[in-house]
Amino acid sequence: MTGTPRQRAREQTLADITRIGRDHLARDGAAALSLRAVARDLGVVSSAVYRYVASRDELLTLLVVTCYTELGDAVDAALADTDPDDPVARLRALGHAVRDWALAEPASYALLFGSPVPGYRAPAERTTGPGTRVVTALVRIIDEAHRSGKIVAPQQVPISDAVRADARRIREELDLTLPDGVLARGVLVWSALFGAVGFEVFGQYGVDTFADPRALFDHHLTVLAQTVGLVG
Amino acid sequence: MTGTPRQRAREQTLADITRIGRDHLARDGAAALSLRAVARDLGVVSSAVYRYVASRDELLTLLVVTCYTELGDAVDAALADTDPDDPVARLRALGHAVRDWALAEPASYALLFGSPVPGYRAPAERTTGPGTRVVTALVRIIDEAHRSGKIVAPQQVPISDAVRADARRIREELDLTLPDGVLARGVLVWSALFGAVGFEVFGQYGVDTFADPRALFDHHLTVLAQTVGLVG
DNA sequence: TCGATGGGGAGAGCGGTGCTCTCGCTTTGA
DNA sequence: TCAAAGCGAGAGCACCGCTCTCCCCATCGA
Repeated sequence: MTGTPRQRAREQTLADITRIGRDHLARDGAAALSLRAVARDLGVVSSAVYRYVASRDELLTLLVVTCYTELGDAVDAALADTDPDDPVARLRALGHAVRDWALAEPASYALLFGSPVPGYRAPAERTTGPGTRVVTALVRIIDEAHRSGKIVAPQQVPISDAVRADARRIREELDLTLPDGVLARGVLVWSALFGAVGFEVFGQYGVDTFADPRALFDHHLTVLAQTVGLVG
Repeated sequence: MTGTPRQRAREQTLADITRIGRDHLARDGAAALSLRAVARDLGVVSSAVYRYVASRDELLTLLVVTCYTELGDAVDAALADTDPDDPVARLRALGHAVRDWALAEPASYALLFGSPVPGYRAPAERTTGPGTRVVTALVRIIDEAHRSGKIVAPQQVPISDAVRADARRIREELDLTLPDGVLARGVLVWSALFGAVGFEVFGQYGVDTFADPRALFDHHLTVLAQTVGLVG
């Protein structure tokens, strides 16, 4: 209850627009998101919406931030329920949280991790923060496991100087202890995780190829934990 | 030079429409593909295009088939240049072929492996054939390696009965020799491969995170080859 | 208390979209 | 030769993003 009545009304309307946009996103997908349809549901003429949102792209940005935040919250909540000293369990919880959210909100997942919406470029200054929560959580799980000796050095593979330099920078920026090889494998685990989720959400497996996709994904998580050298 | 002049003209026009559609796809993305814009480039009024293509969705399907075929051809060409007895080299060639094609044709990659276009569902009877060429090639590489003893049994992880049943069916359908565990890991390698490519194409890594993405991808391929138990 | 300011909704309008329909012209094939 | 079929043009419908003007009225300073 802060600000003038007019300010509060404005915030309320903006929240309504975001909520209705979220509904339309879930129903029709990001590329079909229509400011005019949002205005109709809001009970207002289309030009009125432009008092609150500069353009369709800005509404998309609002939704991107909302979705990243929701996914990040879902992952954090899942991790809060796990044993802090069991990195494998935490990795599994993170993976299933991402998958569960993606299957519950496929259009939102598509907005964040699918094809870019034509003509729309998410502004980095507003989306990188909430957009990096999952990968940050993932890398922290691996790093904490490494600090407490729960990572066995994986089989050595050649790593180029460029990748080593990137790894060094990432290690410093995020204050990590992971050696280059584990960090590089962590990036693989990250993209593999979203690759598996994306295949399922986007229907790449086909309709009846796997009877229990969750079990398949769970298997993948086990293998990915091995890949990065995690032990119970 | 078969058929009546009218038939040949029709085929030519249809080919022109597909070509122009492909250009627009590369420039603006699938969701922005416009039949009217294609008609303009074709030098014809929009309704005339409907003599050749029933709807925008059918044009999308034409493009999906074209793109799958192109990707499949690219993979086949890359594999033709490798030693048939070196499964690791073949896996790497397949991976780089997919990545190279995806980076060269990001919008086409997005059409095939990104978010579904709103309101559009690819008809399975026309797209599953060309759409399964890559995964078929991948699984054949692994199976041939297994037949010639170039796969070491990976560390055992629990596999659910449902996944084992699916593995058995896939093994029979594709006439494979792979045990359940290797087949399941092959599926992981498949989705991980496209996950890594998708992250790069869709900009999930951020702009300056990795100076040499190809080197990172190459590292991933090495690890993925290990994951499935491939040895030199 | 009065009046200027400015927020905000309504409406018209522009150029774009997918798609349908009708109207003619032309090619085809019996 | 002549009906049938193919095909392009054009008008039209309902939708889209976005801009502009008009006008009401809540807000705020004098």
